[in-house]
Amino acid sequence: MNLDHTLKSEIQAAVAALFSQSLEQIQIQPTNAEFEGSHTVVCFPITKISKKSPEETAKSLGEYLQTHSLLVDRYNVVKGFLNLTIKDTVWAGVFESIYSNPTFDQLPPNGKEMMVEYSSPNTNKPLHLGHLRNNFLGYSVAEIYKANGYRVHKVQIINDRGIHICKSMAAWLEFGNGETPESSGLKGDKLVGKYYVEFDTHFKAQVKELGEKGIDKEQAEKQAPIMQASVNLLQLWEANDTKTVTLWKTMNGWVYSGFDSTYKRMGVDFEKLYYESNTYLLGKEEVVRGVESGVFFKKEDGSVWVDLTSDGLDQKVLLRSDGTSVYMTQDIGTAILRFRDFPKIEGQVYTVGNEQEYHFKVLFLILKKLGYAFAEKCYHLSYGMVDLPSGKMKSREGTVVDADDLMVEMATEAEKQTRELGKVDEMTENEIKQLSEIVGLGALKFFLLKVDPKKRMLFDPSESIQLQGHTGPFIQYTHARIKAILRKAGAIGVQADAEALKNVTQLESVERELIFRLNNYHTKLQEAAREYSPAVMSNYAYELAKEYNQFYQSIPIFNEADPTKLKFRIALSKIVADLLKKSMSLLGISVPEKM
RNA sequence: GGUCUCGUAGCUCAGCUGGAUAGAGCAACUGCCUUCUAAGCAGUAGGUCAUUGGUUCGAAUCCAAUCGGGAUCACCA
Repeated sequence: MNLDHTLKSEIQAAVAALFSQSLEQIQIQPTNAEFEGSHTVVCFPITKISKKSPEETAKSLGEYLQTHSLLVDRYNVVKGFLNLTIKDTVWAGVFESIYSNPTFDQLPPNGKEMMVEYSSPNTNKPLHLGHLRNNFLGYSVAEIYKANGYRVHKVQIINDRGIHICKSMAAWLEFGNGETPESSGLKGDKLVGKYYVEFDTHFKAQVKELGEKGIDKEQAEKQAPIMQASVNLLQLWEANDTKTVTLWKTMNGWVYSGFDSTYKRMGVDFEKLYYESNTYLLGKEEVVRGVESGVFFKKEDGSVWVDLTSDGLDQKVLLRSDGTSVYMTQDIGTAILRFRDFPKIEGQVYTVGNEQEYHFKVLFLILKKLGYAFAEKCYHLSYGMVDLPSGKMKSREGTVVDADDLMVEMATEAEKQTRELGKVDEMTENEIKQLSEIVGLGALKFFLLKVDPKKRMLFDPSESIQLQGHTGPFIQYTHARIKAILRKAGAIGVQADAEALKNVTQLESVERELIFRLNNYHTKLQEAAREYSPAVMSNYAYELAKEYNQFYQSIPIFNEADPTKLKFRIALSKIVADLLKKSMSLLGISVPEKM
């Protein structure tokens, strides 16, 4: 039974019967905690057809429902608000149907497919805090869509070619002395990142030196020897020079193996990887076709442009005058390739920071102009930057928070707190390590996902490492706590069963609230998908855990003499644990059995 | 300058498809472990929802302007 739908149609029927006019829009909201009841009908809009004051309207409606409704037990009226109290037997019925549904935690398959792109780093430096937000977000949105019944393809585009890679290569050739991850003991991405920094240092010094010789800055930047070496490598790469391509493959390989271990620790995965080096040629062909069909135009110098001024945007370059491709070119190719590979997808989500909003606006417009209907199915999941208390993260100023380091720190802090709390007495060293990893990573993921993705957020290290309050570990703890209860119930032979639930006639208010919250799960799941917002699920999990803890503290479960009530409370605990686990898994967070 | 975006408690954030006295967490202060895990619970204190105007029976929520922060407008990615 769907409580909310049934209640709504009952109210509609009541309105029709009382005021001899039907009303489509009935505004129902959760009742404020200070009043009795769970559902509140806002009666102001109904006064238009009732021709009575809001109070009188509410009162007559409440009176009618009390006698005619199968759901409503009592009512009270505060100003124009009709607060309804649902019968406990109805709540018990709602819970029984949740309990008896083994797949309540997700919606049935809807036969639709969806693609989510996330991560998509450059291959010249290691992943940092910003990538963490990106990865956790993309992964979570994909999981949320899965739970909504979609088949989801997780992909990423790897920006494996271009001048940025060549900078690391040039620096390595000049200063590397053949250093490898094996010889240096450095993770592959860290090693390549080191040479990217190396490039920058020498580049700056060379520019300065040239500047002192009276060469202006723009010229100096072009003439700097290390920059010329990089440009030279890019040209060799494009000409398919064997030596250069081999080096490129080797250094990218180092980066990929470094990324792989970081992804593994983060707990994210991908179904298919796209490489820019494979898609940019398709993009170029497409641009050439666009020129032929008149969608784009060519300037005298040979560069190709699209004119978006009639759409309120600017002109945008698509091919340089030397014929090489730009960022936009490869994105056109990638999009086309993806819809070829997965023709059934109904949506393509790009998890990319909000500084690229303009880029995606342009990209989608171009695809539309090229006649691709799938342009309508593309969505830029634009998220805000992560700031540090010291301000913006800047790699050049060394204020970047490294992803690997941060994950280690979180686990270390979790371990420290676990030991301080004296939780380790019955655990092996190995179990302590595992738990610390789950808790530390849970804290980090929850911290990054509880904020509305669209908003810029502040990452305060001391706060992110908090394990109390509005945090992941709070929810993990609640789950572990319930598991302890279920273990005890099993040990003393108490078994929850659906049959017993049918005999429940009376509930405590905390129990009603818990059922209300459980009943709300599907709505939240849909909202999270519609808004592309893991924050919806993280807030849901938090509120559910908070409410369970209130229940836990106010009702000692095993003191209950009535076997029906005891079984009900065990069943309720079990379902809460299951949904906490599922909600957290949608955020990519695991929950421990003990902590 | 154009466009977009954000501004809610000391701090970090919910709430925004208009509804009741604006909610959490952290930090501060009080209580609660001989009873299921105190990473918990109960409580105190903390607000001109940036400002001004408009729409409305009703505005943190919608509209406009102003102030303040940020992003973006490259033959960079």
